[in-house]
Amino acid sequence: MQRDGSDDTRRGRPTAVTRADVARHVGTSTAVVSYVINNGPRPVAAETREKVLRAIAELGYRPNRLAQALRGQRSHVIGLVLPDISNPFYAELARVIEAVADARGYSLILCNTRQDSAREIAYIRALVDRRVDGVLLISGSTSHELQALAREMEVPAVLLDRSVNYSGDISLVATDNLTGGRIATEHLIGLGHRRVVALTGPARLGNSRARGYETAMREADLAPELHHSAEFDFESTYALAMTLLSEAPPTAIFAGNDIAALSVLRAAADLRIAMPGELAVVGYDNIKEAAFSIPRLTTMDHPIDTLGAVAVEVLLERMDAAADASAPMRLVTPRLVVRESCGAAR
Amino acid sequence: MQRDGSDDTRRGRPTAVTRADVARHVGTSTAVVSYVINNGPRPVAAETREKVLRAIAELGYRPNRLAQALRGQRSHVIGLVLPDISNPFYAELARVIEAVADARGYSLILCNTRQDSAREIAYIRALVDRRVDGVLLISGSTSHELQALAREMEVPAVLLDRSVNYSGDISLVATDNLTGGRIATEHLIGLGHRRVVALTGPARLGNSRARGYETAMREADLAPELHHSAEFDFESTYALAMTLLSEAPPTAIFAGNDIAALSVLRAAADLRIAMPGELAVVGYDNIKEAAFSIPRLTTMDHPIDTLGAVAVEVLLERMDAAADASAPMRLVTPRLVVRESCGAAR
DNA sequence: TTGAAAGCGCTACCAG
DNA sequence: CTGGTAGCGCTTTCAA
Repeated sequence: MQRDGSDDTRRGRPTAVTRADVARHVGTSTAVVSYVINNGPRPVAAETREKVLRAIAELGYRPNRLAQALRGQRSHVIGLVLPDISNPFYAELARVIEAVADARGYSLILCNTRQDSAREIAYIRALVDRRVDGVLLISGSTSHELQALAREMEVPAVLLDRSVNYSGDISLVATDNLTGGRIATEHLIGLGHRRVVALTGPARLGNSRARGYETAMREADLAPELHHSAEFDFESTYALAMTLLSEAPPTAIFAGNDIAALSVLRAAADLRIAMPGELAVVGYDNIKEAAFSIPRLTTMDHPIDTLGAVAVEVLLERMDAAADASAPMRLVTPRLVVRESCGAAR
Repeated sequence: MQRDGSDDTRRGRPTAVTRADVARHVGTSTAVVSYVINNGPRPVAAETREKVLRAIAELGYRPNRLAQALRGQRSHVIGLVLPDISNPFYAELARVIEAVADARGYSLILCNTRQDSAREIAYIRALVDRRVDGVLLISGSTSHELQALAREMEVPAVLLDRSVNYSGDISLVATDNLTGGRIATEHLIGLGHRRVVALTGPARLGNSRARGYETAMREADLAPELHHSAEFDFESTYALAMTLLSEAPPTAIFAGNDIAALSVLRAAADLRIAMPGELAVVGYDNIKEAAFSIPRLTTMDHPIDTLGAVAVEVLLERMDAAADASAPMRLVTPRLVVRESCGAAR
């Protein structure tokens, strides 16, 4: 009888063929099968290798990744922790990260924190318990909370897209939001606007974009005026835009992200404020929708592909490096995309 | 010395505390520790239990989920396979699925197939090799290709949002797209439109929405007119909308999804076609953006929350059921959301 | 070049 | 009620 010691009547799953079956089939040891599969760590006679490969194909053997992970040092899984997968910017980022990870043979565990820093910690614990090889973290937390996170982080990690002032041993990959905020604001100022207000996200978040805005305003001897929405979603930003535009409409708005900018477009339409005639807006992120809105949005573009790819690369690097290696940090510069929402550039 | 037999100098990860450490600390066996953690399968004296719990807290012990999964029957991971996470509809679905799964103690492995059915199969293999407990599949494949998929599928699975005519043992949870397509079209016809064309996705996809459209048209003695875009994204649908609207503009368009509908809005604006005056559009999916576009989109709403939650529930049910249990199937009915893109309802 | 065997951390059975 | 222990499928060392 071929069916060996499966006295255990596991019903449900079809009884999987294991490495031992292959070994028996060939008449060799399980070790050799391992060597063949992993190309090492020891050489195998060409002939034996052939036989093993044939048996693998014949029996349809596929290694149990769980067992490999338990025994070996690598699970080939990385965790992706982000604030809100339904935000197109994060979704886009997730898309490229998943693609790069897949190309490198890694699976991705998706953790959607819903902007809750307690959940961030819980997720990171769970990921560590699952022995992920690394964590990609797009945090919604303050710098302070990040310290607590770093403490839970017992695996290599890369902090993505949040240029907080953090000096732990978590690597950082981000676009330079400070410069981005400044570029956007300078564009508006350069167009002749004097009263340009910033419509940004929850105050609790450290916000480099807003600081870039403030810098630009001060340098032009203009008074910064920051408005915070409760959340960074359509509902909140639309509500804020409505009150702002109906009470004391500025001539220009710097929106902290494109969702907010799109909300401003909507609010302006509701209030019969002509755009870009009476109101100029620049957004941030250059999500897909920004190129198809009415009017099309002028916005700051992150090279999302680069950002995601670099993040994965840096993470893989760190996973291979010694634990005490220094945490690299990469900033990539955003780029202004001029479309219609500010009127024609002069 | 507290630090026991870690002669193995694993650098990198901090040496994890295991169940054996806890047992030794308490002066009991590892089995008892297991019984405490899992509340079974055998009872433990209240006093012993206390001691164990204290030791666990003291040592900061946390079970290795990998080992649990290898040994036990459950990995508490489910795979989510979908065509495009950067499509807001899928992203939204992913959001609720992740939330429900998390609440039930399951992690989610994200697999983004980029509309490639070969990749679908590869992903499913990888998921099986990782011993996921189940798979949630939002397929971009034809019914035919699904047969091949089903063959790879050695774990419980639920097919989501694709009401293909498939009678395997994969459960199905979907909105009734046939009815949805009909409702949308009837709305347009009811508004007095005679030439209403459908702008839908790639022809390769079986498309119940389009069939619903055709049904409604025929019932009203109108000639159906289907246009397929190369892909179901902004670029493709916008290109199609531009040619359609500049060559032989109909008075009404049924768009196969909201991305396409948004593209139509954009194309109409570019062509100076007044909306909803000269052109009515109804979309499908009711993505967030649909409520904030200009004009706001009339569209078919799936109850995404329900859909996602039901899908997870059904999957969990199937995971607990015997392997030969029948595959349940649930259809939920979509709902027309009337906004501005068709003009005022009469 | 290969076989045998230890052991990753855990669960659950056999015996007390 | 609990200790001892086999074994999940795999990798890698020790010894031939």
